[in-house]
Amino acid sequence: MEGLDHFHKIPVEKQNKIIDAALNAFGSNGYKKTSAKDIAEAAGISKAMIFHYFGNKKALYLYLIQLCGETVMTEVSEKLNRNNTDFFERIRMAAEIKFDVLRKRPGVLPFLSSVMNETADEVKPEVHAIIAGKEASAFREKMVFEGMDTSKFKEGIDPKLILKMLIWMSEGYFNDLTSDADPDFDAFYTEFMDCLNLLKKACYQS
Amino acid sequence: MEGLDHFHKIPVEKQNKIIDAALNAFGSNGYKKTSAKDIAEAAGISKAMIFHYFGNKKALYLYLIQLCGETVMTEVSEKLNRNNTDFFERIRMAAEIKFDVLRKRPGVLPFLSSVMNETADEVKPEVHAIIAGKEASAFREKMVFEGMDTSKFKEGIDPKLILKMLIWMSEGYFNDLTSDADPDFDAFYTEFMDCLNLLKKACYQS
DNA sequence: ATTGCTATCAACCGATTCGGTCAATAGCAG
DNA sequence: CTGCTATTGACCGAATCGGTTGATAGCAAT
Repeated sequence: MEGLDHFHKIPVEKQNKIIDAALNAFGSNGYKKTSAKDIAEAAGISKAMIFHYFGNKKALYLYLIQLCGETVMTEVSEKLNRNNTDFFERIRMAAEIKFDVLRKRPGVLPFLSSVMNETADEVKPEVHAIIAGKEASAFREKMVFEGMDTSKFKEGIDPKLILKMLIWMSEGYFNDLTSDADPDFDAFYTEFMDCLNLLKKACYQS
Repeated sequence: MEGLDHFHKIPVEKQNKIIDAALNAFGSNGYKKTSAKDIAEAAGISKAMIFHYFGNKKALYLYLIQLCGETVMTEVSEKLNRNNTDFFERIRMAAEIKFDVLRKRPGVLPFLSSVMNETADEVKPEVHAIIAGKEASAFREKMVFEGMDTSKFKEGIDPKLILKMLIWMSEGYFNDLTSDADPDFDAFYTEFMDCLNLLKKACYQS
């Protein structure tokens, strides 16, 4: 019997605790500086179980990448409606996707961003292969912002600048969310949407 | 002769390279996960020099905290004009301070933020003592946003929300700056100021 | 009660890395 | 050449690394 079979047979709650612990650890310290002990302690299990479930450190790391990829992909394909070309509606959809991923698995996005910068020789080839494979879909992510309808903007207001503002804003709002120990997702969400509406009112022709 | 004397006698360029290397290393991996080897390699010197200059790892860490504290404090006392109560002018000043600190020493702000979350037993008491000591000035930092004149806002626009937006924005813009390997400070700065002006135009009564 | 099975972990393994030291060297001023 | 200082590679014992394993604890079926 293989390790991952064992893993998937334990209670889902416990699975999630282990996955979250691993995502947080790898996400904040990178591959090399994250030890199996770190993860085990954060997950409340013994170090031996990590190897029992996943075989070795590298296998766990690659499993997490695959899992996160699926998580994000699923959310995007469920929630993204490309038919709606309205500027602020597209932004709202993108934010909602990010928000839902965060709610499901707070560790996913920091982890994925750390994967992108990973330099450890032991996983570099695999990681770069995966990234290259997803390059097409990363390109599609940019497509979220293409073909947007910017005709409703007031004169003298540059939609590109507004877009940049919103990207910065969402990064910051996302930072606050992840750095908070026990974030109130709903409060953050409402606040962000308020900002979006305010900006829309300020930018669109009345 | 003490270590720090040696350190301050080497060329300033070299000093800066070592300090930047140390700030980056500690800032991204925390106290425990940062090794003297990491810093030495990033600074292009031998590990032994680290101990020759600073004595031990903890002394280096505390020296960096003090240095960063001074850097920020100097900048704030030079650039912050509390007499100007205009909302956007205060924001602009705060951004300019942050921007100048970043230009001088890109590693300072990530380092300080990592210091705030430091949990390593070896430095926790000292760090918490320093933080407690600076609490008064952290309070003053919040004062930047107090006593602001919000009378010029259009009706129906909440200044508090705008403030939150701007804080998020500056966090995101700052993220982009620090994650970029060789950031174009001036371009970022101009862009951010454009955003600020745009928002001002949208929020103030015409 | 006993058996067999499985999930779990403390203890352990050799290898590596840790913080820190030191003797040796290289470079330079006199 | 001579001394002096800056710098380092090699080294230290201790800690930690990724990974293994023998023992144990709990439990289901007989």
